Amino acid sequence: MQLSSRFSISLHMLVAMEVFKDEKVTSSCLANSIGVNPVVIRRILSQLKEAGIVEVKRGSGGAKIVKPLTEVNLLDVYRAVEVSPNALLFNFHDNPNPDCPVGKNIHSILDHRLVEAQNALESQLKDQTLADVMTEAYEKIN
Amino acid sequence: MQLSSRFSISLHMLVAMEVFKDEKVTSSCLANSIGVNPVVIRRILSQLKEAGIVEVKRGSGGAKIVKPLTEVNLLDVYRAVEVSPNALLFNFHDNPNPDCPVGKNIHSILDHRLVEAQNALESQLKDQTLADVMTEAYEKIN
DNA sequence: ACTCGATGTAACAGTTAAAGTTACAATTCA
DNA sequence: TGAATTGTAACTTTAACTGTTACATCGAGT
Repeated sequence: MQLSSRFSISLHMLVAMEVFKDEKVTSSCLANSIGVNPVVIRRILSQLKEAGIVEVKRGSGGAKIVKPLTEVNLLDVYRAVEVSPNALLFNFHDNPNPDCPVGKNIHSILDHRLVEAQNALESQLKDQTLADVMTEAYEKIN
Repeated sequence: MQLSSRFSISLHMLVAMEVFKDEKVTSSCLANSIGVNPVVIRRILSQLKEAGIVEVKRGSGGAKIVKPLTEVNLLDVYRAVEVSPNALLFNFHDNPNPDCPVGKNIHSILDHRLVEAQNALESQLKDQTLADVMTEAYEKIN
């Protein structure tokens, strides 16, 4: 099972917002670059806004990044749109049998292991900032 | 978005198979400990069997682990039931616009970053073996 | 004040994958 | 042979993502 495409879409959005920061970046223009419906873009913009990463102007339109690129890492984006803080990456079966010695203890045996794996993923995301991504983006684009 | 519960179910199954290895461990008895339908168990057993981790006896019934516990790590299990080798954890949007400078380059900018994050998760899983899990399981159960 | 272009969101449909369930042929062994 | 079990197909249910339409609301310029 795969995670959603919201994370890659978000990063694409942020790169485009930065590359085209001197123009008005609307949800339609992002949708055009990304190849999805503008409403999908607006929904994700709303999550990134919630996280304090972007600002969207109503009426006249346009979205832009409002935090310094060095201060936004990929974990911030991931948490805004994919797995929120305190949420678990791995689903755990709901009804282990408390009358079975294994069922009774399975959470205490596994929970921390699943969390550690999740932490490994998240730490790696935390080490990459939007500034890093933009540096590479400008190299590739030019 | 969360991954499926197949991973936690698989680990629960393997712990139970080991704890009850002197008895006949059928899909119904696993289903009873885990709290899911026996067919769900058989489907997962079939994936673990495919991966060479377990053997299931037809007719008379019963499943058991066939590899040394020190030689099965959590990544083996994860790959058997959740994200197969070569598959990507993060979904990537299908149609970035090749006529947009960002859309044209987004894969080369992001792909390796997503893979690195996935690798971090998988490396961490690789460091834990079933033997480790069983050591803790016996501690907790007794 | 009006209008135009854009956002925010609700509502619903389509799609996909997981998980539940039933059913039954095939298998093993007493 | 018969009972228990596996393997698997088929279908249903559920949940989440994604696509789409629609429309109220907003902001800025005329």
